[in-house]
Amino acid sequence: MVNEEELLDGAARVLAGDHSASMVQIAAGIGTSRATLSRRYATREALLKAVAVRAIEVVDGCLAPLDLAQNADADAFDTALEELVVALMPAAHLYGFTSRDATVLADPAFRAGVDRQDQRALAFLVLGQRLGRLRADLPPYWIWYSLWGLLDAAAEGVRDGHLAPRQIGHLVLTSFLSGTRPLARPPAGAPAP
Amino acid sequence: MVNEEELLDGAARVLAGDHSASMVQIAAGIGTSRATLSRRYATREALLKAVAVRAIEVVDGCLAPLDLAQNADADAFDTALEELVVALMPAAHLYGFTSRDATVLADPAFRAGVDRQDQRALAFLVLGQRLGRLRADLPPYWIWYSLWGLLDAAAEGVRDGHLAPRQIGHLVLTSFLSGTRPLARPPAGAPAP
DNA sequence: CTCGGGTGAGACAATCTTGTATCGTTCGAG
DNA sequence: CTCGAACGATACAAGATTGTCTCACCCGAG
Repeated sequence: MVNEEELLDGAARVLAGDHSASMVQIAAGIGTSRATLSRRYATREALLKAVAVRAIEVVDGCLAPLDLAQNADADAFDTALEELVVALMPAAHLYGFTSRDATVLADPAFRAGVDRQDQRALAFLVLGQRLGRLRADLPPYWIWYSLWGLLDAAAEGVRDGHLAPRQIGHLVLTSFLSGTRPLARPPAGAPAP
Repeated sequence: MVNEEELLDGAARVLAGDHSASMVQIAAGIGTSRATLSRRYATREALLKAVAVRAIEVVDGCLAPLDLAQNADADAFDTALEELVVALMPAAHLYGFTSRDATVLADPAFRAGVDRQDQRALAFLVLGQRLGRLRADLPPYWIWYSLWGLLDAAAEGVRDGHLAPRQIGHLVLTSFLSGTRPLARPPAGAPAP
């Protein structure tokens, strides 16, 4: 028997590679049979929603440590942010599929869950802005979305074989925080220091 | 009669919202009938590949101005980079779907086109690294992927209604270049300047 | 050993999607 | 006006997918 988490993760993995994979393809990708899949989840739609629920749960688990009251100083915020990014990394492929499927998107419960998570994350990011650790001139929503964009890009880079799984944690974090512009930039036209 | 570009853009828009949309749904989303759609593209697969070809073409159009020999100085590079990002913005939703669909991904011609574009972009980014305008400690592939991740995140933010279309150009550019960390950052624990 | 739960394989009808064809209509060029 | 190209609507068969069912098998608990 396959563990439920493994099953859902496997389904998410297959679906991430092909959003319209059939039940047969999903079952084959997991290494089980369509009969078992149908016994566990009455409907393909039910399976997709179960994957969505798991995505919500996993991200909730990442967001839980963000106890705002205790992160009132800049150093603690930095640590929490770094841990958040690293924790979110494996959730990227789960969300990458979930947040793009029409079946899932149409589910009010899923939308509510995402909204709740967004608010939670936004509060954390706004705290970072107040602490001076995140740029205050950027909309918190954009900060949150851009982080997911980088996570997604990293997952895609790994899937395409252009990036090594070991390096993407550092890459996402450094790009998210510092961007791709070199830190020391002499004024244009000035002689080299 | 619907212009072919409009038709493909409309199809891409519908497919971006639902990767497994049927021909009926795509036709309805564009505002035409399934009969017309079938007349223009013999197969659903043919339609998807046409969308992919258009995505390639549009991005090629964005990459064309990157005449490397003429961008040998830092200022010209900066200008070209900014123009590239802005030009790529409307292509994000085209690619967002295309690069994730199994039907399209299986097409060798599409993969070859993407590879060619990647090499072209990578050469431009490496030039930026040599000119000192992009961080040399980041893999060029990651710089390229992260830019697409930000473009995709911006498109999603607009689609979700959390970002205004007018602001995403600036947001993507500033996040891409400078990240979300405030520029002036005193060493941790040091007294404020 | 015996038994029962979980499994894989396969059959089956119902439904959806696709590709093709036909009809009448619209609209613009000549 | 006339005509032809393109259109929307509709019907149809072929194929794929889904949900349900049955059957035989494995394997661990008792």
